[in-house]
Amino acid sequence: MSKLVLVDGHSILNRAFYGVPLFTNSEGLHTNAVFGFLNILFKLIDDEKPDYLAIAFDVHQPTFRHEMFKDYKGTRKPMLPELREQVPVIKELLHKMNITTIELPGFEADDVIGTMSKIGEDAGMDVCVFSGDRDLLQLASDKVMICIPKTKKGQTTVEKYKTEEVKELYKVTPVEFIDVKALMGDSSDNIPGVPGIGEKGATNIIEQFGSIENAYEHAEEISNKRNKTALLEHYDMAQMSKVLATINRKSPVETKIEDCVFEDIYTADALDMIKHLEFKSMIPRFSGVTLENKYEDSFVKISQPDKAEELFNNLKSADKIGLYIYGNNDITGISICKEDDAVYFLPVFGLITKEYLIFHIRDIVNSNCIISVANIKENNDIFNKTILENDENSNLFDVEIAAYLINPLSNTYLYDDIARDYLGITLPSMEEIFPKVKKGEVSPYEIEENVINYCCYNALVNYKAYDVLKSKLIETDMWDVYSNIEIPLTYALYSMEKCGIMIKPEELKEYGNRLNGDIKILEKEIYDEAGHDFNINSPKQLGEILFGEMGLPGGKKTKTGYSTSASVLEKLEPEYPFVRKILEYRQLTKLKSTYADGLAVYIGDDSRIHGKFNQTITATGRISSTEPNLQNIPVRMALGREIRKVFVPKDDCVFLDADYSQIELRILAHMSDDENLIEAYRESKDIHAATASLVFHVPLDEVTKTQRSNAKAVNFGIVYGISSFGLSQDLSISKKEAEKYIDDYFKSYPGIKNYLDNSVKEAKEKGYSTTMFGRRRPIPELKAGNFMQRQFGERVAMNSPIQGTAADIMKIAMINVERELRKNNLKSRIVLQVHDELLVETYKDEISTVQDILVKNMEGAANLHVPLDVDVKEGNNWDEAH
DNA sequence: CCGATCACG
DNA sequence: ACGTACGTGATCGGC
Repeated sequence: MSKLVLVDGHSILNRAFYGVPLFTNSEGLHTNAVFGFLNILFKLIDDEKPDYLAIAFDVHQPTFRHEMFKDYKGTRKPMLPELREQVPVIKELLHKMNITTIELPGFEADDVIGTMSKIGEDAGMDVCVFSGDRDLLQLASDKVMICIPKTKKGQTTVEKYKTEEVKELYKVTPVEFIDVKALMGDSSDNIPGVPGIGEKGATNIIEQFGSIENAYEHAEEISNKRNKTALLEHYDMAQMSKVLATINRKSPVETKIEDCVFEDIYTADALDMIKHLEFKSMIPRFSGVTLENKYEDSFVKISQPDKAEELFNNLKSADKIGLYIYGNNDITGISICKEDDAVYFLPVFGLITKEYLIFHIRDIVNSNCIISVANIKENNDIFNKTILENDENSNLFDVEIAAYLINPLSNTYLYDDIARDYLGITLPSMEEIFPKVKKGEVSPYEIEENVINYCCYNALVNYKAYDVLKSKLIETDMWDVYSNIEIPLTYALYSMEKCGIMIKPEELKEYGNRLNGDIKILEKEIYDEAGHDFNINSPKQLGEILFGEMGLPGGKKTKTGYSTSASVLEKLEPEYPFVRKILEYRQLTKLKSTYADGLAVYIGDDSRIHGKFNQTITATGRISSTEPNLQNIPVRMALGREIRKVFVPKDDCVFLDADYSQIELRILAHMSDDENLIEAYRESKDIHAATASLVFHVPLDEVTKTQRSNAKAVNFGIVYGISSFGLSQDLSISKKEAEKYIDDYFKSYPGIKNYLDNSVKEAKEKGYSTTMFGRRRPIPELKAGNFMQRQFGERVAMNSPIQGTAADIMKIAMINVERELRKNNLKSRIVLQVHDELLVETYKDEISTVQDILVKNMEGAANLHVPLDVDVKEGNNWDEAH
């Protein structure tokens, strides 16, 4: 059966325009809507495979179904110039693609589509109608499907409606839907509707009577009194609205369905235009031969031992290869790229054993050949390198780390991302190579051709990206950060992950049980207070109970309802002591689910947790911790801190915990060169008290507790990129007072004010900020038109050099500690890093040596104008040592 | 799959 | 007039 697809051109273009961020080609022509339109069009073509395709456009924008109602009420918003200029562009492109467009003077695109769909339906065709809004739902039938594309997070999904789906959603048939719309009205379509009848009422009436006319005749039976009088009083209005709402299915369209044959759309003319528009990712589609196939043709599978032997022999003379190792924990195959058009896949099979492949990989690792891979840390079980063998001459290159340094804001650094961003080529993503399994089909991961392509793309990109990424690192002055910090660090992180940290599982379990008892008690007390059971963990339900049923005051916030955050509840606590129970309940359930239960899942057979330490996540250069997050284990509250007692050293060991004292403020002192702050640190003053003394103009020994803690909050605020509002929130004071604090702070430390202003200025000029060691963070927000975003960018510009430099210093310290431990053949190991803290599982006979190593390397990691102060403590669990 | 909440630095 | 402190990750409920 043949299929006819009809598209509402303006409505899709409109949707594309608002769904895709504004951008232009190099001539300054806006192209985002055209781009989005094409993406929807391609999805439509791939999914529906039309035999006939036509795209209908309104002749004028805005247009109205009936001239006489033109000025009925208001007018449509005029089209933005950025969108208007794209209308002729898409029409020209469609013309070049041999796609039929229809414009009918005096009629809307809706009418054209209504007419064409009727003709197609009557001819027994399957019809699909694509539109950005729901106006066309009345056309739905068992043969006509209305499709509404939605762009979410770059992915377009399509909602599809036939008769059944319309009934399900609106409780009326598509034809009845006209009457619903006529009753309720639609301001965007200038349909007045009946005043007093809304969506609910309209649906009820039509559900019961089937049409406006029938409802009018049986008006006495309308149960809702308001609706009844409204309909009787405004029946003329309802009838007029119905005329307006009805799509004309007999308009004088001259185009015949046969004129809309869908074929030969990827023409040479269209390709030229795509190039002119600079839609690089679409070029493959238009040039007929896809780039993918070009590469896939050069992927070679090697499964014969003699061929494998020959390949490895050949590699002895190579000076650079791209490598990809396939398999989760167990290697099941590898890909090697040694030239642009020579990519090999070697599955583990027969005589080509895992051991054989590992042997040869290590052989290359130990040669001078550069091996470009995507994640050294994840593959180091095979490379088997330690930090001692890795300096700036390392022959292992990590494209993921390189790409992260160049743009730390990206979410993923997968082969297709790198190919797109640095090689200018579009490759199929992992999801495209391994599409979601359909029921009863063989898993795409078991189809060897998919696996070969996936592995070879990885190896190919690793190979080709090496030169580009290395030049970029050198260009951006980040080669030092890359080779002296990140690459050695990756081995330190590998060592930490491999080592893991020991947990006492029984004690963790007991802790969980203890919490559970208390939770049950609190739960009951809360239900009693509320009068009934509900889900305390649901902010929605909790909000309704507190502010609705129980009538607690104020408390409005957030889009979805009442805010029930701790800061809101704490304000209520003095007057309503019962909310304390909610806060306690929250605390306990958090501890139970995230920590007691959450951590238990990760304990391995060796009684240790081997969490991941991620190197390519944060914008500032910090390390992140996942599966589980070991960097947010409770410490501030006594009950939470208990958890740290189950983190223990193994036999014959203790924990040494070393942390930097106020590293960020010291970095601020150094970078700003502020005399007062530097002097305070050089004289080992209590820095918060010293700040209080300066800001509040009191002698150092007369600073009160409150003054000191306020000054501490200001110090934090400065590091975060101070704002008077933020500070006022933190200290629960007025914005005015906060402003005064900040003002006085800057008067006390003029060097800091100067430095922060300069940080912002420099970041604005360059588009990024830089740490002491040259690490960069782009700040696109500084160029934003939106005031708030720009303000955010300014705070980021103040904070990231500080936070980033602290991260750099800690990384350097870790590298040097790790090196010295290994160089001296010590068995003690770093097990955790928590931003300014290192936890070392230390053998008892190595305690004093390790302590010295920690202090020396952490304090000596950077040479600042103020001393770096490190505090080391010893303990038999993490709590004791901290 | 997103937003709210809360744990850490 | 707006509506905000910087950087993370896990869990939960609800759409």
